[in-house]
Amino acid sequence: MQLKKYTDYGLRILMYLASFDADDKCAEPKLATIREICDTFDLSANHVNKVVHHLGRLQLIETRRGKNGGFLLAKQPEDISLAFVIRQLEGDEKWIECENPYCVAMPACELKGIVARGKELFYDYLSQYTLKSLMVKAPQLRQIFSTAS
Amino acid sequence: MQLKKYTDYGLRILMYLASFDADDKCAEPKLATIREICDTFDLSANHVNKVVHHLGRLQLIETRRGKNGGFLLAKQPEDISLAFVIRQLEGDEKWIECENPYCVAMPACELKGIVARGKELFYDYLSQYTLKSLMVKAPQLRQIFSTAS
DNA sequence: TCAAACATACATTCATAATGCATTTATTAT
DNA sequence: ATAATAAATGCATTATGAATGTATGTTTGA
Repeated sequence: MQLKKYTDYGLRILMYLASFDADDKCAEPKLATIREICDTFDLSANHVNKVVHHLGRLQLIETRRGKNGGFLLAKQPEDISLAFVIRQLEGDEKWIECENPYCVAMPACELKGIVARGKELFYDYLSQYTLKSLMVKAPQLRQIFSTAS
Repeated sequence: MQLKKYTDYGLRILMYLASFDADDKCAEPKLATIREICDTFDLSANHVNKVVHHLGRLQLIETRRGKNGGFLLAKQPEDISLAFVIRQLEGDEKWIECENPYCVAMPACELKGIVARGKELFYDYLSQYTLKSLMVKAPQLRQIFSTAS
């Protein structure tokens, strides 16, 4: 019972982008690259590659191919819900499985509903927060990210 | 992000025991055996073996070795919290991991706290329910269990 | 047209949950 | 006492899926 690293990496990437976004609203926004993310967080390029692609498909970031390409947030940090990000990256599966292997108790089982509602509570709670909520220490984050690599 | 089958099996076992417990308060309580559980739910004896042992160590069930041995609930169903059972069987690990691989953002990261609180909310919710909450359809469960295998 | 950057597909490794197997220990009926 | 039964324990194996690695394609700007 733990979030996948995949999801974790996705959140790190978004935090990275948001920290620069908070920097300067007027200037042409900085593009990040996969290489840059990997250097900063010391992660595998391939895995980051996939997560970035996924974030792009989710329209959370805008990706640009080619020379001087890269990616940036596609929306304002306050419009990116943590619940959405985690649900999508994590995959929205049931937290308890009655079918595999099949449980004979299923027709009379109260458990699956209870766990399902608990899961929804978790996501409801997360939906109070956005990427902006993670930016309360943006200057410190920027400092960390610029020093790292 | 899913409960382990191990945890699931543990809950099934407890439900099985509780369904009989609800049956007849006065009679010497029926003992279940691992074999019986395996037959009923069509599970591997070895895995069930381990879960039963674990439930015993947690003092949720009382196990008896030897001929005519088996196990039964060690407390009333209303005193067995689903939050406790799941937390224990699942292992009480963090839902997000900052150390592996280490995340440079950690000193300025709001995320870990948010996820941790969400996790606690999940368990707080579960702590409203006990094994007794799973017995609202006890007669039907008994019927299922007696027919199965 | 070259180089940089993401896109995509497939293969491989790794972690760990899920099983399997064998043996030991405790208990009780005979 | 002894045999049978049931949990306890330890170790080995398999299965699953996440996490990586490798390779190549595609787009784009200089």
